[in-house]
Amino acid sequence: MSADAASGTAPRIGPARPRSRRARGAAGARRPVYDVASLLAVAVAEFNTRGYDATSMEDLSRAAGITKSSFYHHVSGKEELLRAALERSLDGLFAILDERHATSGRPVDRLRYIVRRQVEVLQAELPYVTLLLRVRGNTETERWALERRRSFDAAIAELVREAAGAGQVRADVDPAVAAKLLSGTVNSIVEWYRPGRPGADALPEDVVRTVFEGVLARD
Amino acid sequence: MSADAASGTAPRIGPARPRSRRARGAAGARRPVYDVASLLAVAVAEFNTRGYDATSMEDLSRAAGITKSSFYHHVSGKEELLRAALERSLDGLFAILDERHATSGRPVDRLRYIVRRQVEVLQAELPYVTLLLRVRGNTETERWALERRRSFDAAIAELVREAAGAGQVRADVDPAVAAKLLSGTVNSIVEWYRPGRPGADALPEDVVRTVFEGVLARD
DNA sequence: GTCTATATTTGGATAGAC
DNA sequence: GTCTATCCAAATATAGAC
Repeated sequence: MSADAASGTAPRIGPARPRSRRARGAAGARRPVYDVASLLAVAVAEFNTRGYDATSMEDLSRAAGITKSSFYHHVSGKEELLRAALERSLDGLFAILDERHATSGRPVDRLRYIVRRQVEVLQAELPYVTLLLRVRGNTETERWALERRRSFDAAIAELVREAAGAGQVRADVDPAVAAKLLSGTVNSIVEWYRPGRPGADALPEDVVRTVFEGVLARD
Repeated sequence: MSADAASGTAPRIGPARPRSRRARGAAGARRPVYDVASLLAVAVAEFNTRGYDATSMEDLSRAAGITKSSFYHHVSGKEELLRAALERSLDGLFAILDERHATSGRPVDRLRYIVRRQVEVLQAELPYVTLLLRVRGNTETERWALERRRSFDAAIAELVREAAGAGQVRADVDPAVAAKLLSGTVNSIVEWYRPGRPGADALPEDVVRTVFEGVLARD
C-alpha cells in the first residue's frame, strides 16, 4: 500500500536510482515505475514537511528523482495531487460514520466508537489526514475539502448534543464546545504521532479514555 | 491595544482612506499613521487567513491600503513581521510559567492553573498564537519559534509526569501521551474560537473541566 | 518517459521622484 | 511617507527532441 511511501521514509533517490524497468504479469501487463498513486505519496510527504504553498513543483520532482517536465507528464499540477490526497483522507473519515457501531446504540457509545475509529484512520492514513487538517481555503479544491470537513465535524457535534440530551455527557459544558474540544484533541494527534512507535496499538483506547474520563486519577 | 486590529475585523481600507494626518501631543510629538505594531496586526490577520507562505507582500500592502514600496518603508520584509508576531506569542505563553500559581503547589494544581491561563492568553492574543501554532520550520525564524514551542511543551510534559508520579494523574495512560493530548486540546481552540462570542469568559474553566474530568456525565 | 530549453507570471525587494 | 518604475529570482507550465 502506498501509505508506506507517504510516511517519513519517502524514497528519496537520486537521478541514477536503480529500478526494474517494468513488471510483466502473466498476461504481459506493464506497470509504469511511477503511477499517480506513488507520486501522490511522495508529494504528500513533501507537502507535510514544508507546507503545501511552500512546496514547489521543483521540490516535488526532485523528491521523486525526476525532472519537473517528467513530473508534469504524470500529473496536471500541484492541485490535482492535493485534491487526490484530500479525497482519500475524507473518504476514510466519512466511511467511519457508516459503520455498524457508529449508527446504532446509545449516542455516547456511538461517539466512543467513532473517536476510536477516527484515531485508527488517522494512524493508518497519517500523511493524508495531516494534509487535510492543514488546508487553509486558498483554492476551490481547498474550500471543497474544508466544506466536507465541516460536515464531518457537524455529524460529531450532533452526536455529542444527543448524548448530552440523554444525560450521558456532562451538562456543565456547552455540547458544542465539548464537541470542538473532542475533535480538536483527536486531530492534534497528527502533530506528534509517528507510526511504528511503541504504544501505537494502545493509542486509540488511550485517547478514548483520556477524552471521556479526563486525565485526573480516579479517587 | 493592537490585538483588536489583528482580529477578523482588520481595517481593510481603500487607497482613498480618510485619516488624520498626524496626532500632536502636548509636547508636539508626531505619531505616524502606521507604526510597525499596527502593520503587524494587519499582516498577522492576512497570514492567518491565507497562510504565511501563500501571503505575498503585495497582499499585505493591499490590506494595509498602501503600495508594496510604502510597506517596505516600514518593515524589512515578511520575515521581520513573522518574527515579531511569534515573539509576542511566545513571550505571552512563557510568562505563564513564571506566575505564582504555576511555580508552587501540588503538580496537578499547577497544571490546572497553567491550562486555564494558557486558554486565557490564547484568547487575548488569538491571532499571534494562531500564527505560532501553524509555523512549519522553513526559515531560521520558524525553526527558532518551533524550538521555543518545544521547550514550552516540554515544561508541561514534565509537570504531567510529576503529577502522575504523585498519583494525581491517571496511571493507565502514558504521561507523555497525556501531555500531548492536553496541549493539543488547548491549542486546537485557535481553530474555532472567535472573540466576543457568548461563553467566552467561561471557556478557560470549561476547558479545564473537560480536560481533567472528561466529557462523560458523572454517575 | 524522460530530458533540455524556454515562455510567462508572480513575488521579494530597491531606486529615485514627489 | 507614498508613489511609479524596475530588477531579479523563483515558480508554473509547455514545446519539442531523444
